[in-house]
Amino acid sequence: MSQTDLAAAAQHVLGIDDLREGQRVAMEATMSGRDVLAVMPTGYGKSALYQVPAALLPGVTVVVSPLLALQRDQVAALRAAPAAPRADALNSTTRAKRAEAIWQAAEHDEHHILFLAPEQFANDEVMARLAGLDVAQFVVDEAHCISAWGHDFRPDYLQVGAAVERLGHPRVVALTATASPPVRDEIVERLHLRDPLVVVQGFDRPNLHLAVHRYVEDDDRRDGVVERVAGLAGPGLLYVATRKDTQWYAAELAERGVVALGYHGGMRAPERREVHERFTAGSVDVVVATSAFGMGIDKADIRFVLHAAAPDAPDTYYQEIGRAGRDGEPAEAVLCYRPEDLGLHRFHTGGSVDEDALRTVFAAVRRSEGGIRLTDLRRAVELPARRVTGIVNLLEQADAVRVRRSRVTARDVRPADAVRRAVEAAETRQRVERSRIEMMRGYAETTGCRRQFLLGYLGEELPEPCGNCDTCESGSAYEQLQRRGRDPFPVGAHVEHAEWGPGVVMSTEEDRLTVLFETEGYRTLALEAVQAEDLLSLTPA
DNA sequence: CGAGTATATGGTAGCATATACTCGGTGCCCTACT
Repeated sequence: MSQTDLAAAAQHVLGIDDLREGQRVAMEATMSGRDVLAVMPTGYGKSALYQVPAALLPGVTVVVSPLLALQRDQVAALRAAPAAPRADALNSTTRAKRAEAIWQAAEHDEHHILFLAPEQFANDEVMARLAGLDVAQFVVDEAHCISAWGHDFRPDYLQVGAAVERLGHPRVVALTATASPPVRDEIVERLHLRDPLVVVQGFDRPNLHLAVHRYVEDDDRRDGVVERVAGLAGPGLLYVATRKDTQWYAAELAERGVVALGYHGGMRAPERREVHERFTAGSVDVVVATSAFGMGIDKADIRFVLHAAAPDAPDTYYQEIGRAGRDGEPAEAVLCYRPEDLGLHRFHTGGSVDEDALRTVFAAVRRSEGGIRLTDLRRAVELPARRVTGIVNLLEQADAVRVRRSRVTARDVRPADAVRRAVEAAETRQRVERSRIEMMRGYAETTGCRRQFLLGYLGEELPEPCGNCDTCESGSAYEQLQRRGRDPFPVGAHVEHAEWGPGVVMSTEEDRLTVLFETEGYRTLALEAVQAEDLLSLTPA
């Protein structure tokens, strides 16, 4: 497929006048049958990556998308496009008659786009219908959810790769706006991508001004947050840690004449929709929200994103502040931080694994001849469906079971070993999650350039301090740079630690460096100790 | 892990301090009720 053909198709199908380089490269790979992982900022035009090929490749485009509201928006956008294929979303709210009509259309249309939540793949009937379709491409939107949600919150995300296999591995397109290198690796692994083309567009958003304010007492922080928000020009977002705080801050702001509305996952759908709509329409100054607010927000003129507490990881933080200043005009990203904020996230990473449940599930899989369907397994062990999926995920990571063609089969492993290895897998995961929390502390407490820290975390090196963050303005970013001198272990270097094994240097400061270890996650080491005790050695990439 | 609330203790009056307990974030799906 030539460049001009693709450009012409983009114009015809979606009315896009100019294809960007990253879009073109990714689409060409898709057209030639290659798997693609695209990491591109919101607003770059990620959706076109699958929508143009969907109109060119005969067959069905299956799109996995995390939120039903998001799916509805995308279907509406496609229906409004000049010549896009028919698009439908299929989920638990779809009535049987309508679902049948959609399946029929997907079977007979020359081109069709079908949106599904990952949970749909756990439904045998849906899988059977999908297997009967001619699937041209398999798209995973918001692909970072695999890593962020797959392990606990929505375990069906980790079974999407099995669905890809079940459908004969059509070309896969994975899309996300934010993914650090280890998250990219995890997406590639979990979706079973084969020699994918990985397209990463620059993350830097130079118009975002970055700042952190540190507090000792909670009351002072609360006062500080309210003062700052009241003093900033909206529209803006205030992210808080708990549902209760959405109400508290919204009330405090209202007292100061700020039109502020709370938003969290426990609110009723119509209320949530109303907040969303009023914010988009511009009749609200500030939305005070938990992490529930965000995906699918398409508002270019958000002037600030202020956090009243540190989120659980730099990944989350970058995603959330990235909603500000999409119009390219100056915008503020402010973090009001207390070290105690991180305790909540440590709690959320959970305690010990239920070994009894692991044993029960593994025993049930072992008893079955030639494997057992996930549906039947859920029925057999009398545990909540989601727990069973989570446990199967762990056993799969422990190489104790395998999932093929919707069936779970036991490998030749002693039950005690299966349980032990699954517990180890869970503990490794927990260590990595906790190390991400520590990286959030690293961002909040660094005296170096904040943007260099964040971009470095996301795998993009910024050679000079940015000049548009608080540490650059105070001069500490430059002081640190001068004192540091030549790095014995530069950012990006592959290293080996005596105890923790192989890793990659993520960031360096004057007296310490942070390394991402494969099994330990992020660890910060004192440079003095590293050199005195010869803890690290450089290894070839 | 940490904040907030409820109950217990200590020493003889209400009140300060100690200890115990609870709760905290993201969304699918499906079932049982109105």
